[in-house]
Amino acid sequence: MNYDFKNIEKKWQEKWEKEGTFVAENGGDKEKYYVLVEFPYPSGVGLHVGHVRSYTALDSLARLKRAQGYNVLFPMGWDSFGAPAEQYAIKNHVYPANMVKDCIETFKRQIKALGSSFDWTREFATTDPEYYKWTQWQFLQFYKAGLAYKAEKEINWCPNCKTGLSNEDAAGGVCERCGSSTTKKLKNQWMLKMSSYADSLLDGLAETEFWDKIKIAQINWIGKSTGAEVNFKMKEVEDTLTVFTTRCDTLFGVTAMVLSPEHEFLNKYADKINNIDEVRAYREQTHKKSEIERTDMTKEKTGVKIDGLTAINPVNGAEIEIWMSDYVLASYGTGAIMMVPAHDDRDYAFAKKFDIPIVQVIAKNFVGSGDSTIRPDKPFTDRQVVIAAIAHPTEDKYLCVKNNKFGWINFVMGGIEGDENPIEAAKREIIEETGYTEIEIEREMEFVYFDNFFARHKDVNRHITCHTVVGRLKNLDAIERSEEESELQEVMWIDKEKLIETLNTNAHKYDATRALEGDGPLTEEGVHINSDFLDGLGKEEAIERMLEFLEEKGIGKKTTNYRLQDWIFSRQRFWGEPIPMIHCEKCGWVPVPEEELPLILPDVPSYEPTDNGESPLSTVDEWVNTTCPSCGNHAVRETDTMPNWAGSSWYWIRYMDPKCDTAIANMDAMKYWGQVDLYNGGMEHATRHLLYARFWNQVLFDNGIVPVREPFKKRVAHGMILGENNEKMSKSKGNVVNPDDMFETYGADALRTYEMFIGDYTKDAAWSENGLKGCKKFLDRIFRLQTKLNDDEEYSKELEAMINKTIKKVTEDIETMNYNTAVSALMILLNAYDKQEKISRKDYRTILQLLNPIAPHVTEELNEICKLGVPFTSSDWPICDESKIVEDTYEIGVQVNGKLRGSIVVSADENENSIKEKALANENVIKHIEGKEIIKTIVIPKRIVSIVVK
RNA sequence: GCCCAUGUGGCGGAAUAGGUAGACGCACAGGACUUAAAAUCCUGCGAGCAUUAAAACUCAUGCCGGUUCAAGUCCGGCCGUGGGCACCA
Repeated sequence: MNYDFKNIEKKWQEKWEKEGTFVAENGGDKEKYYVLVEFPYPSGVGLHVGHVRSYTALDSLARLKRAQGYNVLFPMGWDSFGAPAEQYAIKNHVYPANMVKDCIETFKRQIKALGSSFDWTREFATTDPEYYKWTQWQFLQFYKAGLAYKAEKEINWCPNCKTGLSNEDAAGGVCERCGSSTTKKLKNQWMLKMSSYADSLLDGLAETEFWDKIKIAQINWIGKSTGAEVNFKMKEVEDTLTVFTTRCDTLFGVTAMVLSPEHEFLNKYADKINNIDEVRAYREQTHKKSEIERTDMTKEKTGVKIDGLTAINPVNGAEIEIWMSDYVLASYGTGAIMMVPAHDDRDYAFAKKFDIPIVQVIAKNFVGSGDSTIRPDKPFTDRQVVIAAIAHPTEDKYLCVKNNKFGWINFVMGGIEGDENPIEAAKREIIEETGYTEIEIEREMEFVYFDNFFARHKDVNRHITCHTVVGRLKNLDAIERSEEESELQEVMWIDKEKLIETLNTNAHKYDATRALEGDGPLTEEGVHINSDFLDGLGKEEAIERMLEFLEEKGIGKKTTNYRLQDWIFSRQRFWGEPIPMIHCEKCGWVPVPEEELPLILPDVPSYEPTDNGESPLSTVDEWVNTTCPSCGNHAVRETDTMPNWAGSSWYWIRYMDPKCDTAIANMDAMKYWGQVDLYNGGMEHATRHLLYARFWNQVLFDNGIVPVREPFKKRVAHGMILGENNEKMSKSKGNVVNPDDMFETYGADALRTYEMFIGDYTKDAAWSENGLKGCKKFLDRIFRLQTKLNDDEEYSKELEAMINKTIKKVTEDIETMNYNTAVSALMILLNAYDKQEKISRKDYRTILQLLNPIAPHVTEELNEICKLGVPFTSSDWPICDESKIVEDTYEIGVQVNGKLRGSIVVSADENENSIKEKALANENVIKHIEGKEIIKTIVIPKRIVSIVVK
């Protein structure tokens, strides 16, 4: 006996629609609950099974909340501006509005077939003039608040789409829309001052309950970093070059300045630059490169020395050369950096390539421990020491000596005497300590380091400055060592692989690592050297001290920089909201008067992006030409349109009062609904849509337009539904599943149940039609349960505890979005029902009601045909009776020495001794404790008994 | 490179606070019903050892080590996969 899901589902959907079952009222006695799922882009391909997952999940929650007595707002609408409709228009030469209408119809039919409890009376599309009127109005409020401005800026440009992109849309140098590599282009663009909200967006996160990973993504995107601006005087001109640095403590190590190719000095002082042609050529070259090429970190550094300009280091008056390179970004900090090659990877690579001096200002500082811990009661001595990492002439081994008294194994080391250099000292020490004479020193390592320890053999504390040399023996020719030396230490060859573990101190291990891996910048922490008043200080202290110095001398100040930049708000596209601004020769930019909104998007002869980089709207003369609202003279309209993100930056507000024609929404309505309680959307929107929407809302709040600062209380993200082959569904891979086919074959309830059961809601999951079949089978079994009904109106005794447990589990699981275990709990309950001869009417009604949020149609139908009660849409949610789920006996395991050896049945009120006795009496447990001494017995009530024997 | 996830049977995945690992489902195998198939129902199902059968035993949550009476869960170190950011000074 299978059920006729097609007619049942249709019947209930029509009933809900006709009766307005899910229409939400603004106001009333009930507590409000606002559930929002991101509205879809209605594309031509129709609903994706991924939509089904999130819509069903939030629908289940909405249904549960209603049954729990909340006034639930669960709306749906359409984000219908954007690329696909425009592509369609370009291809077919038709105005996109009709196509959008068709797509919306398809989507709506499919979403309705899913049986979602959306309040359709609040539906709208972002392309509705009544809606975008208010999008435009809000833009004007941004403008009036000084938060929208037009500026000539280097922007991200997609050569394929022929439009500018925001930084968010061009992340990683790739166009979000088409995947082409973007370039930079100088263009006049409308910008929104999002950067001035950077701190506010950061702080606001604390008020939300977003998932940590979403918060982290936003924090990273905003990219706050604290440091200092430092002004370098110029030698040739009366000007200062300002740089941003997070490490002002390394100022004594600055050996060059690097300007970004776009830096203003290159134009400003063109006449002072002797190689200006070379400079310009480099800049040209940079501009031709795509963003990806330019930021490829594996490529070699390039750059040009600016001949004719020199900077003065403010801390020591040193003259510093100035370079330009594309590794310095114009868009971050001041577009110029101070170069500290000794302690920065990029600067190091640049300095090595162009032979720029390297000055070490930080040294690693090792401190001995254990036997070599500094002893305050002993004197301190300073020494210059050389350490020699010497390789075997033919094998992969290194020369070491073992101290016979203490057992230490180290490289050959010794003090540098008189005016010896480290290399001479190393040779002398090697001969003395090992007798080997044919020594070839290859190089001295770039950086020195400190080691501090108590030297037991000399009974003093030592602070040594270590110079490291690397070399190899030419052959094993050796002289006889002194008797004293032979007694003191033994010569050893240590395998390269064993070196690190064998060497005695961290300092020697550090030497070995450097000797083996080669030179590189020292980016780890240490203490300052060669830095005058900073010498001996650690990082934090030195930064603080330097900041004081800079501020005192007026040559720098503490500042903060953000990765987040202003929002590039112009698009040279057709299918978007026209930006309601007019340009007048005399008055400049003048807003379109508010009473003239909406500024309707006109039809154009061609929808294609133009080759000159202007919006297609610029070709409609009668629309472009207008009069200035301010002076009445001839003026022209802005022809750029808004980005796709504009319409989605306030849509949740409109749902609160979608028909309002005097404001974006009535204030009372906005106050009533307040924040969105739960907002669900894809992880891909965690940094873009979500950041834009929060920014937009904060601006509205600051201007008194909305009553809450943070629009969303909690943000969650669903995982993707992948194809059966575990890859993203796509036409080209042939793994797309069409929800319509699933409705047809298995029904909406089965599809809903399956997608809730498929796995962790927050993780990606691969589609499996067999899994769907299994869920259909589950619903069939639920349906067949009706044949077991008796006339009882109370729970069956045998099932009562389990039913109450399931009520608890399902309620909690839906509230916490653990849908898969909710379905599983219902399956377990069904299995229990099936083992019964008969079930009561209340048994049946409860399992149906618990399943109702997930499979609403079949459960309502069964409830009706079996006359079990009023529809679930007007019933209260069942409450778990805790007193019924207390079990009187339970089974627990018994472990012996941590291994499970048996299990015993105990009653709930049994005391510890009795449980212990039972455990010790267990046959198999006896086998394992026989003849052994029981050391202790641990009884954890309701969990386990653990016996330890010897 | 940095940040965030994540790693459990043939598969999707369970396992509230460290407490009987593998719930539930799929697939598979055997059986019942049937002329037969489908559907349905019953049984089994991590690996090994063993086997007449069962019990028992050993090993198992990416790898190595640690804490603990007890580790999928906690700590340290690796490895793999996925995602985000990335010449951000």
